[in-house]
Amino acid sequence: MKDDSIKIYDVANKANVSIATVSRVLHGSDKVTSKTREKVMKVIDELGYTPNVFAQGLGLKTMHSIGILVPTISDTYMSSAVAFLEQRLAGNGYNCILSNSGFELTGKKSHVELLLSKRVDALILVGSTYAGSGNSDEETDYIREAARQVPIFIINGNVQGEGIYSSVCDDLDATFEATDKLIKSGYKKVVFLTDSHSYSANKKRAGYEKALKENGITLKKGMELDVENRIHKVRDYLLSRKSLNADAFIATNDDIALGVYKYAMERGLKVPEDISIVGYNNSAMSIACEPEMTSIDNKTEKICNDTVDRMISLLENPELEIPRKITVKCDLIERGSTNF
Amino acid sequence: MKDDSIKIYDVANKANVSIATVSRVLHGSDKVTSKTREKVMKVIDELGYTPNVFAQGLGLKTMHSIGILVPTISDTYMSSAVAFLEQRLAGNGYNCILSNSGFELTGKKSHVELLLSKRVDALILVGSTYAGSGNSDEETDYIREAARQVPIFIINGNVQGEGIYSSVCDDLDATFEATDKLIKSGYKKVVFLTDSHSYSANKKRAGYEKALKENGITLKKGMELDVENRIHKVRDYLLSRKSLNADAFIATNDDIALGVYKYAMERGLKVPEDISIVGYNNSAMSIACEPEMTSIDNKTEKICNDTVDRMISLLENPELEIPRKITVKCDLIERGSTNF
DNA sequence: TTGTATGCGTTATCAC
DNA sequence: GTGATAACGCATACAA
Repeated sequence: MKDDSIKIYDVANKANVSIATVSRVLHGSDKVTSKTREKVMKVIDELGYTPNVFAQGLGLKTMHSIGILVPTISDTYMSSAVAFLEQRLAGNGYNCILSNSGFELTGKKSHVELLLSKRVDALILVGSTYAGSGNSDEETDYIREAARQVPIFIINGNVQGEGIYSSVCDDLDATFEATDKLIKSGYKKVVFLTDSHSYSANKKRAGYEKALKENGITLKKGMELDVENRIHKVRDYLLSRKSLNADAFIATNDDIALGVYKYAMERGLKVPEDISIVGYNNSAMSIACEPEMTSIDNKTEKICNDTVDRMISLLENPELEIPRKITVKCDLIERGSTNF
Repeated sequence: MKDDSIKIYDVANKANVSIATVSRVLHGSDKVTSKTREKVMKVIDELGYTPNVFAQGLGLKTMHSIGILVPTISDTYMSSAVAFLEQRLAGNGYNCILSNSGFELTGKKSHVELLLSKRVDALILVGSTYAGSGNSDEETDYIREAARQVPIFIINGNVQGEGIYSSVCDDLDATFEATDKLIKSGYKKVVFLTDSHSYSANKKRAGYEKALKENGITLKKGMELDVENRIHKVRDYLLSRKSLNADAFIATNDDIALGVYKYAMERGLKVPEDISIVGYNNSAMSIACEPEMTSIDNKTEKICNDTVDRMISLLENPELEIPRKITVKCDLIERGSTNF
């Protein structure tokens, strides 16, 4: 509001030094007498001086801010990821500019542009939606384009390209193991439910199909279902299908799994006696129902922390190499919705 | 990374105009011939010029960014609020710097400082935790202090002071009505559950007590319970209590309500036949269980939109007065967990 | 309508 | 070690 802001000149004057010295003290330069350092520090404290970040940015070409892009923050997975990211970034002196891009390509493009125009030091894209389906490069060209300006880190997605760093979990293995476990436990028809054809959804599907194959089961129509990512939509969709007769479900997120749960309740099917359900993400939603939802934990915290750590390393020590892609192992969290 | 960045000078040169003209075009000044405007625009497009926001900020003293502070973004209420805020802010050309302060006063103070040091145009504090308990001014002095630098908007909380704007819902009325409805429906012992003594929690408590009083019920020990905001903690706490014999519960958020639900399941109590439960926030969690949770909708979207609108108005037309406090009416969303 | 010159608050490169 | 001073890239008052 008011412009009573104190400048580096004011500090310099009051401390009887030049602004250069103040600047040095501010940045912990070693060529300053501890005596003058203290003197300056004292004045800074007295005046409550805070450097003007715009001017700093102009000189340093950075404001130590990281752009974080999510399709929508109002999603338990995204919001928990952002929580982890922000905390670790703050611990390293970086702040985050958050933006919701939606799931459409045009939105993603424009929001990436927007964040770049803010001169962020790096970009973090949260969610496999940014990796596209993996079928066509067109879907991810905008990321490669952007990566020419700043390094880009993708949480839970993989995109090839210079300056693009990925963090994923082994969705294929995890889904394979869960499906395999269901089959080996005697379930006759395990249905796979997903709401997208993103990089990570495709991995999960592959894991599911691999488990079928290895157990000598042929994939038939109606075993892989595309649904909308809304609890009630999933429920209603399942209710509307004639001959489902499945005894187990594996879903690509917990909300979809809850839709199955709702379907079971509506049909009077007992969980897990009549049908078993496996969710994904091990989100807060997975413990809301009763019995609670068995879910695959995709290690958001670890992925986020590793991502930030690599990023900081890259930004502060560009000469050090950092891995282009890291993969973490998922955990199957068994709860009441399955009877393995 | 590389510093091949194009400057306003480059545009000016190529377009054979001065940088002043380019700047005018950039800001849609009306004192530019449509002819030169087009010429400049064309060059800007060709060169892919983007103004340096740091230099802009230095001159304009703003980067059009708003600081958003939440205790933690990994909470369905906060994350949905931030989603609404970010969207509307983006629509007005503002971006948000997000920060998680935690619930401790020291964290709140330091994060407010931090956001102010980023020279944000305004600050939005999300959640009644920032309003303190309303008992002592000390808890909120740091807000008044900060408000001397930039306007501060509080979502779901009220703090008095110059430059501080509040948006709240009528928690007292809503809780009163829900409690009253339970009592009038014949419930003998309605228990109130909360995890905090924040401004909004206190309003809810007051509404509860008002309903008791108006129905001639005296508040006894064990009718107002303090719990931790974790589903399982709430469940275990209730299970551990000897003589609860309550037949209805009203909780200050949906997670706590779900804890009650879990307690009921564990005890073999039927919802809503044996006990009724009312949650708060009408969050995604409220439709996860079965029967689904009746919940008080505190109109997050409306509050957020109104807040941003007032903020934009204040920032762009400071001469226009905006209300210091707005109150919106909650909705009781009736679902299966109650039997009114 | 357009151009020129100065200021914005730091950082960094020189001299001293 | 410390101090002048030139960038940094843009906005704008003032001239033209």
